[in-house]
Amino acid sequence: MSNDTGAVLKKTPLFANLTEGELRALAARTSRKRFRQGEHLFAEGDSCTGLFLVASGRIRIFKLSASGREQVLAVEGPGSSFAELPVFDGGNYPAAASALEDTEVLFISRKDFQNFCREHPDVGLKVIAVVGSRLRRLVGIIEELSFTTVRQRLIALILRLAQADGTPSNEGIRVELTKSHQDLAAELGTVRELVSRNLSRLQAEGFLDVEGRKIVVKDLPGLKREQTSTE
Amino acid sequence: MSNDTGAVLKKTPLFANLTEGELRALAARTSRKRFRQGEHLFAEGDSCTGLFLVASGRIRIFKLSASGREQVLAVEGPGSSFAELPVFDGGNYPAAASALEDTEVLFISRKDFQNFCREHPDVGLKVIAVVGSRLRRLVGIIEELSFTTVRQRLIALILRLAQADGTPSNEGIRVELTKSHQDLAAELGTVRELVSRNLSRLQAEGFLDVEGRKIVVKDLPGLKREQTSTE
DNA sequence: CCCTGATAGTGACTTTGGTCACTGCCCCTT
DNA sequence: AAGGGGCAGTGACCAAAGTCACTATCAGGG
Repeated sequence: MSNDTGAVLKKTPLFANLTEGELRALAARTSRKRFRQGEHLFAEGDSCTGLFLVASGRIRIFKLSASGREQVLAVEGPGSSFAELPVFDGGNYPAAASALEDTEVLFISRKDFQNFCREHPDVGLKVIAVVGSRLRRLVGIIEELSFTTVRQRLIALILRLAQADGTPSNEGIRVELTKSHQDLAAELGTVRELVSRNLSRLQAEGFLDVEGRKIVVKDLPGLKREQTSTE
Repeated sequence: MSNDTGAVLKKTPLFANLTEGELRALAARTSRKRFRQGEHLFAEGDSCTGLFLVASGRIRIFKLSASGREQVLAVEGPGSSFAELPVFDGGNYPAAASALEDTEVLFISRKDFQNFCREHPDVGLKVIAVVGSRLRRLVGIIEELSFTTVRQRLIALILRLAQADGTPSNEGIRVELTKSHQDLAAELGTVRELVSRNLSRLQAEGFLDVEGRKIVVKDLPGLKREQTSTE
């Protein structure tokens, strides 16, 4: 059990190069929590109680608008940490978090984490690195929202998926969507209907075959061309 | 001269609580550069050579799209630092920077700054704080782009200006736009024409009086209502 | 086996955003 | 005084985004 916790800690970039002893010390100050799919970890504006690490499953960090629309800022899988920032600057959470699947997380209270950082200065540097990559991703989101259409964002997402976990077949590259259209829409910064429509259209244009949540990319180079054309 | 440099350093949050001696040491490793209005400090993707501090003037950090549109990420005035991140993670600049006015900046090379951070660990913590507030601002931009219309963003901007440096008059609150419509459009993530049109429309609706770059907010509460309605 | 709730597809429509082309204005330079 | 460059306003379009309402499908539970 505690072993398991140690393994998770070791896998997170933040604590990658600590000694066994240090990991054990940290593990002792760690608690575990489970969340069911769709369950809520915290809401935007909640005061920050500590740092989270994903042990298994996936967590969605998102903004919620007054009218109920969501905009995903990040999806964190096993080994990722999140909410590092409010832990440091003492502010509230700038966004909400919910479980995309049944998920297990580790939790370290603000105080414990801050103390740990004081004792291990290089962890502080790691925090900067992690926050830095997060910042780059946010800039990427801004770029997409500001410069591209829903269609282009959807294509970009499919291409990313195809790259990451697509399996080649005789028809093309098979990709599995692991979320509902609703969830995809939240990632793309749009609404369900547009995801549905754009998928249909891409199919009609011959780039894809869509069958439920399975997609076969039939014309990868064509898609790549579409992504950048007439921007 | 060097005195002046010290004063600027003292004013930047990053180095706020250093001793006189430390400031002098840092000032010695600092160089000054001047940029004319519209001049270019660096482009997106340039490799990062060091940290910038604004001494006077204003710097615009922005993304540039393939089609030539710009999206402003931040405007930094005197006392602000920027490009902290690539200095740390060694990556390239994620965005471009240009001078909004004639501007003087201080420059510290990557190596010098990293060494300085190693000698002064609390500067590292400051970096986290600065990067943190930057991250919060980026999240705010994403929220605006994803959830609001150009009209609402424009209203929000005017309200911010009115708050920050509006002067009351008998007609209403006087606000001065310090930039062209083009620049405003880049901040709002849209194009010149929409800024122009929306300003006219707000005037026609009686919320504002526009006269060149001077705006008189006639109906502040009304504007505030408009900002949130029918989101 | 039926009911229910979540998910997806789609037509019709409205609003918003963006493009293009052109005009007018002001200021600076020559 | 004339010309030119940058900036602003606007009409006419067109395309993209979003809304609403409805239907279909499917999985699981009672």
